[in-house]
Amino acid sequence: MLSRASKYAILSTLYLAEHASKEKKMSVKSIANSINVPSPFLAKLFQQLVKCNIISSTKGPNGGFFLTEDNEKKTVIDIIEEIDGTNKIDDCFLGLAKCDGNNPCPVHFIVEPFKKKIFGKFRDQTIKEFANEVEAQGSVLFLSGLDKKK
Amino acid sequence: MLSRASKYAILSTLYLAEHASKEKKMSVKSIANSINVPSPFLAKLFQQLVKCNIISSTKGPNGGFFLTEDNEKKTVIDIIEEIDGTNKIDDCFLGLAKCDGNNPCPVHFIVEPFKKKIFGKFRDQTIKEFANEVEAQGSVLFLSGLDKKK
DNA sequence: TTAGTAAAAGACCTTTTTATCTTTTATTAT
DNA sequence: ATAATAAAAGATAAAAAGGTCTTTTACTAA
Ligand code: FES
Ligand code: FES
Repeated sequence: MLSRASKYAILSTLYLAEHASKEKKMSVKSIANSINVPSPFLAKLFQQLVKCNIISSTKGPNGGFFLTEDNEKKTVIDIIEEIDGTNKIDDCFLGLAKCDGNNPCPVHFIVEPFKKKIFGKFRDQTIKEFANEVEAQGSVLFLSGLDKKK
Repeated sequence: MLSRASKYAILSTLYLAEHASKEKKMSVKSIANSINVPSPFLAKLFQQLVKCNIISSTKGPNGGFFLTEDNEKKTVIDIIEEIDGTNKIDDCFLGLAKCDGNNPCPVHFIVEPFKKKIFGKFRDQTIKEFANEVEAQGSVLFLSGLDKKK
């Protein structure tokens, strides 16, 4: 449903929203370590996110990544669409060309309400709002024990 | 969440359950055409499904694929686990090592009820029961090809 | 018994995804 | 200025997923 790349991007953008600021920029390495993601890969993803104005960066000493107020208004859907090129959340769970109640696959009526809910959340909440909620809930953002192989 | 391979396998096994029998075996080609899937690829998948006794086959004229009563008792989960090697339905939506209410990712409490529901269906219904339901509901079993309608 | 049929087996190929490495450019503190 | 720092850029590579092709084996009907 989501590529690893977009999962990395979502988690680390939320991480930035929670821990970085214009005054306290963060390096790829520190973020990559914090959420346990391969740092050269994350660096590539961040380049892309900077280019499309989802996150911001400055080079040099005390440089790093952070979010502007403008960045904070982006959504998780923006991240997914940028990184994956398309939003696969809306795809049919069993691979039909179109997820559609008029032409439902055998699990459509189980899948559809879930997709509506998660898509709604990803579209209607800004990164800032999302990050605030994450902080309040004490949700986990790091892939600490992620099995890279298995 | 599911690989294309397992989607193909699920749809075509349901198709077999609905349209084939010991008296009316079906060739890979006819099934591949019906659900619009690359036939050499489906052939490979079918080999695997035969080996682990999820579907059955005989060679030669009037040969082809079909389900025995034994086959009909298998579940969609059996197919997924055989083809994907693991059941990725249970994975965390955002990639955490473990989907777990004690260590929830930011969307865990939205995702979890859905996973419970779909996993339950795939585990507790036999292929036969599933296929009967599909038939009763008139659900669609074929892939992108049918988009030609419009 | 033989010709035709259809699956089994396995080698091979392509594309996409994931990941790493090296060089260059921008920034800043000294 | 310059040395240190950190991102940008881009080349490369490894792995996984998706897909094709050819040969062999088993079966059946004429
Ligand atoms: S048609 Fe398959 S999930 Fe909607
Ligand atoms: S922890 Fe992420 S979906 Fe359950």
